[in-house]
Amino acid sequence: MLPIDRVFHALGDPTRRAMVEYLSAGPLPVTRLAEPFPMSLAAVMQHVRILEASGLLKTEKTGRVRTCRVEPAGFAVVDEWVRRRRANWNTRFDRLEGLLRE
Amino acid sequence: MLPIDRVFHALGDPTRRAMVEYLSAGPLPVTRLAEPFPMSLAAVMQHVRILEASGLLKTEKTGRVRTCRVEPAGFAVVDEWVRRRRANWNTRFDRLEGLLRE
DNA sequence: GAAATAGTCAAGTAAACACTTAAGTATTGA
DNA sequence: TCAATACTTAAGTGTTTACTTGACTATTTC
Repeated sequence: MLPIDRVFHALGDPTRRAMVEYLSAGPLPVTRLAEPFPMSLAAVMQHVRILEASGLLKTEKTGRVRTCRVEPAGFAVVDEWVRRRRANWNTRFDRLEGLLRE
Repeated sequence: MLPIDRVFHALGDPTRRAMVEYLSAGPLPVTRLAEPFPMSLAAVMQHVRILEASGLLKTEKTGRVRTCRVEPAGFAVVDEWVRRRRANWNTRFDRLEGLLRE
């Protein structure tokens, strides 16, 4: 699975997006991050792992506490993809292109 | 399902993202759009419907041909979400915030 | 050192998802 | 008008996903 696939897949789930939103306000331990979510800690951890694997989050364990923080670089992937699409449809003359494609 | 959920869910699938990429170069009929994908037309149509429901695409049927085109407004949703996250983590002093949150 | 805390691991489950095939409709071209 | 084209609809299928529960480990705290 490509990195970009992992990022978009990770953000495709509303729970994970909400987690990113919570963490955008600052780092939190898993247990604190889990508080607003009506699910088990184990489930939250599974989401955290997916977000981490995608590069949107980084986690670090000190003692028994694992702290999660947002990784800005992960978002650049999304940003750049959108930017590229826009570059495409802005840089051409719709009418002409449409005709040429037939 | 919220509009933003629909957009991110739609982009969470690699096939659908690829379709958006193809259509970024200009509008195409469903059959033409389907060409590069190793799956049935029916499957492609299902993806098109999901993309359309999310607001990333618009389609128009003239005669027996349904033409698909990218809808720039759909991407603004993604863009703005990323922008908001960034606004959060840029507008604060990480150290201080981290301490205050305990 | 015993009990509470914070996370980890593994196995299971129900629902959602990405397809398929097959039959059907509307439009176009010869 | 007949056949080909371009979808459309519906029903079915295997896989992935988002969870659960329960048992376990490591770290603090009292």
